[in-house]
Amino acid sequence: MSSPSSDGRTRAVTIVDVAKAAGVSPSTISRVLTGSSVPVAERTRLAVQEAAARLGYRPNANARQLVLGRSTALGVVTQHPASAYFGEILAGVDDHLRGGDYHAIYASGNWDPEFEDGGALDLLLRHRVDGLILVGGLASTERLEELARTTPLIVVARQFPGHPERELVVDNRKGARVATDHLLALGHRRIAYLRGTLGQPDSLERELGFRDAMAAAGLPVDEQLVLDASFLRQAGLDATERLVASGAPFTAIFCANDDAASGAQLALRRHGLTVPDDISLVGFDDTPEAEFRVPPLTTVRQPTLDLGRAAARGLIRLIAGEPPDLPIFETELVVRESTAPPRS
Amino acid sequence: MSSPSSDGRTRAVTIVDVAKAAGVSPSTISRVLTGSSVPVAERTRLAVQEAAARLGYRPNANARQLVLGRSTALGVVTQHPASAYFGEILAGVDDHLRGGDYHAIYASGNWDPEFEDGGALDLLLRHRVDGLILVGGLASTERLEELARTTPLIVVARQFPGHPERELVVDNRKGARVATDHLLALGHRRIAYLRGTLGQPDSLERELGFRDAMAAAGLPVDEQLVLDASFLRQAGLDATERLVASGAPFTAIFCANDDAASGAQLALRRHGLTVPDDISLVGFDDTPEAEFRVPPLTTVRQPTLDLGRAAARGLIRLIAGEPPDLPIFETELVVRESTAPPRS
DNA sequence: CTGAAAGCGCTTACAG
DNA sequence: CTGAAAGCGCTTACAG
Repeated sequence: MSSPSSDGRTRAVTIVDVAKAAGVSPSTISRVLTGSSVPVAERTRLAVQEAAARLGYRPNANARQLVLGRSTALGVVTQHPASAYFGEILAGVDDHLRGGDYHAIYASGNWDPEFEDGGALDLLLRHRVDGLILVGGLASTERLEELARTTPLIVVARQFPGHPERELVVDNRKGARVATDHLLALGHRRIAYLRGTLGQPDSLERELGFRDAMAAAGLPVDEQLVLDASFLRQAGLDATERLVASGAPFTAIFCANDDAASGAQLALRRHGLTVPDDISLVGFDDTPEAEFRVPPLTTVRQPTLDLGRAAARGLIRLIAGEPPDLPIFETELVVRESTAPPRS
Repeated sequence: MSSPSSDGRTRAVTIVDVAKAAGVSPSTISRVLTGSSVPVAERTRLAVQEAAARLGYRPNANARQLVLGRSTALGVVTQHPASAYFGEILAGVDDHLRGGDYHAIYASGNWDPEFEDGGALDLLLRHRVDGLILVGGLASTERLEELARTTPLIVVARQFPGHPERELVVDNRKGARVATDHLLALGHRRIAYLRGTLGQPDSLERELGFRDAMAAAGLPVDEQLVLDASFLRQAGLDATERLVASGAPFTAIFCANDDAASGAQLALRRHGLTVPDDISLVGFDDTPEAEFRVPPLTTVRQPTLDLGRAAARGLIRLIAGEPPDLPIFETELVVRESTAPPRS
């Protein structure tokens, strides 16, 4: 497998090792193993394959990048890979790549522009990834332009002004509007809204959708019922505590994402309020958890797995010099058991 | 930043580009940028830094691996990165690495031995990672031995017979025993157990812990109350459906993990059974979700974030030729609101 | 203090 | 059909 070296460990098998074992030159080893179109005698080919297998030879990917000028690696920058949302997107990317020529390398930006640029992107670019998928993040449009000049680039869940063909977004505004319409149709009038992270585009769009629906129904938005909850469970809980403490009446809460909704539900329980009997609850995303909440959560489904798959597919097309041809994804309201007509 | 090439894209800036811009040799560029101990004149140093910054130079990590024989990359193999458990471990690894010399590359084995070996490990080894962390997985002990011969290796959440110093495990058996004891102390006698993935070591250990506690209490285990649930939400739901359908009486369910517990809770609800009034429920892992279940789930906490951190730290020590010095992690019973004395 | 040279592990025209 | 040679982008003894 490998030859002993001074510190007891072993160095990796190289093409020269295989060449010696098979009694041919490194050139020939390379031709056989890369499936070159240059013909190789059948018995030579067999001898090479046997030697490579016996020694457990694995071509050094770094050396290949150098000579080929391509790494077959795609860089993916997410913000918080441990969250269900980003995790699903990564799973989608992986799924599309499975069995193909490319593989993904991940790096996390943690919603921190410093870290995203200096940490995640820098790492990926040093590795000379063949293309880049940015999921969310706070890089400026100028930075994106600059990146796109060197590296094929697709952005997911964020805008890339001037490059609609490289954007993979869902219509958050419409999704939020449909969700709010659902509550309205049930008869709710005093609907609270828990915002996502301030300044984050998805967050903004969803709030606009909520306001669209209220306006279309001729209802004023009571600003007392609009609170910040940063897309986090704990923040959803805290915001709901404030909401209840404020004494302002409400019969439903629409949350900017499912995580915040789970926090909201727990806060309601702390005050003896049950979903949906006392208060209706709607989330956004349809994380794997939503379906298994008790009661199952009514929410707006984002096709996260498909977003990941489509991003990978589009990026590979872009690398090949083709138009990325990104599909448009619709959100879908999934009505489950956390919504009902208001009590009174 | 980079020079134009035929296809409109641009090739990356090399050390030669910087050398020309600064009017010195590549050797000098390298010395300045790597912080070599060889002295460099102050004004030369400044000129180099200025040129490198102006051109946006990023050393090619692949070329460096080749010449240095080290990649500063650690390979991490998980099974299902989108799950909360693996996601948290990755977050822990990332957290420890932040700001240091190493970075992580992930690949997923998907609980599939073929894929784990041919896909994930092969990829990582081709990239010549400096070390390997395997989280879970189904690689044989012989395979691990073979890997460890070439590459520093730490395993998390699985055994490595003969190499206890490279194993990072929590005491699943004891954790499960303590959880069962908790139910016993509340007065439960007919306790159902939902197993994890068959053949998986954590799963086995937890079942043993359950049986230990029952035996110590002098209680027989009713095999009708032991069902398979593969660590998945849906499987937990299905198993609980079967349990209820069987008609066998029970007052509590202990689940091999939190995901299965959330499925179990939903199945109970479908039959009009409430947690904890009708049935007590205990999980395992303490995923971020557990605390925000309604009611909050009593569970056995595994310090997943710390596992990830410790694995990264241990691997770096191992690479440096030091003993990995892995800490021992204890599980901890977190009593929340899903458990109560049995009804009758 | 600085540059020319060699070499890391590969691939691929170029000869034969 | 096969091998020797050059080169990808770096780093580091070796000279000066």
